[in-house]
Amino acid sequence: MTHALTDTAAASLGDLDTLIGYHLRRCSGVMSAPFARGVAGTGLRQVPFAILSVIAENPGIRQGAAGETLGIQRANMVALINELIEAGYVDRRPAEDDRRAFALYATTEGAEVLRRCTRSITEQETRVLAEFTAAERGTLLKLLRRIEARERG
Amino acid sequence: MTHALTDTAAASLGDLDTLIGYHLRRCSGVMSAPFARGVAGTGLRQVPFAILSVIAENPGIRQGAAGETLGIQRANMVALINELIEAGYVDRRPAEDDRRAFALYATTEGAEVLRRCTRSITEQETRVLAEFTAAERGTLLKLLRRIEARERG
DNA sequence: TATTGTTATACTCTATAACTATA
DNA sequence: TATAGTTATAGAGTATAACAATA
Repeated sequence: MTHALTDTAAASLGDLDTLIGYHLRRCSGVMSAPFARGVAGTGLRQVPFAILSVIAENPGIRQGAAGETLGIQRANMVALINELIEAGYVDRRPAEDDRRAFALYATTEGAEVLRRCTRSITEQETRVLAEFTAAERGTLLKLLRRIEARERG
Repeated sequence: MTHALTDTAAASLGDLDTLIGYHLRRCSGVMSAPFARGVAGTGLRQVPFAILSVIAENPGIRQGAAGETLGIQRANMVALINELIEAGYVDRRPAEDDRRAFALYATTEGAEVLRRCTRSITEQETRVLAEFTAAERGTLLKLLRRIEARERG
């Protein structure tokens, strides 16, 4: 046991520590734990959960529009939507004004699961970020939303 | 063309918009574009780049310690380190005091590529975040580092 | 011609279990 | 017995190209 100095201490990141993209990716990984605890037992994952939320909030939304809102490519939406339908969380009906398109709706069960999960995830996030004030969480959210608005950069 | 209302406007996110984990994941995706432009031509990707940075900053660091610093599992480090070695960016030497372990070093080329990429990525990030003041970027970095410190939550 | 959804496919990152050789 | 590195494998998310049906 001769490695006392570097035993538990994390090594230096170097200039990596100044890169916002690195920290965003890392933090995203950290926050996947409270998410997982929040949706435990539902079979939901991060992206399907996000899709369900958008569908519940925008009844009748087209598959492509839901994907655009979340930055998900059309090709990847297909399996994700099928999965939500098979789980009984989403309903798909032919769009009335465009026979190419589908209109999506959250089922009663989907809406209920979504509500429960959203509350639970929020609790878990608040627990992980217990040292953050509400104002700090608000500041963070605002900054992140501004980055998303820069999507085309 | 009857979908004038929802033509380019993003649909509402619902309560998803209040979840920090969602925004972190999304922002991470947004910032992968400036990263990709910054490392273009080097063959580096996000995780190998981060590993190279830690190795360059901590000459002789063990494979496991580098992984711990970045939250990368031992099992996943193997191929990543091999890749960096094959690219000529990293050197691996047997550790002197532990014949199980390897000591890692950035090569001259690795250090140069790292320096160039870091500068270039920083430029690209600054461009994407042009509407952010230096103070705002600093605030964001501080908040993100605090989340990382909560890794076990 | 352009758009909606689709299929096929590949890549990146992450996760777990079981193994080896050293400690 | 514990640790450093390894192998194998699977899951989750993202990316591109090409196609059918409809606009």
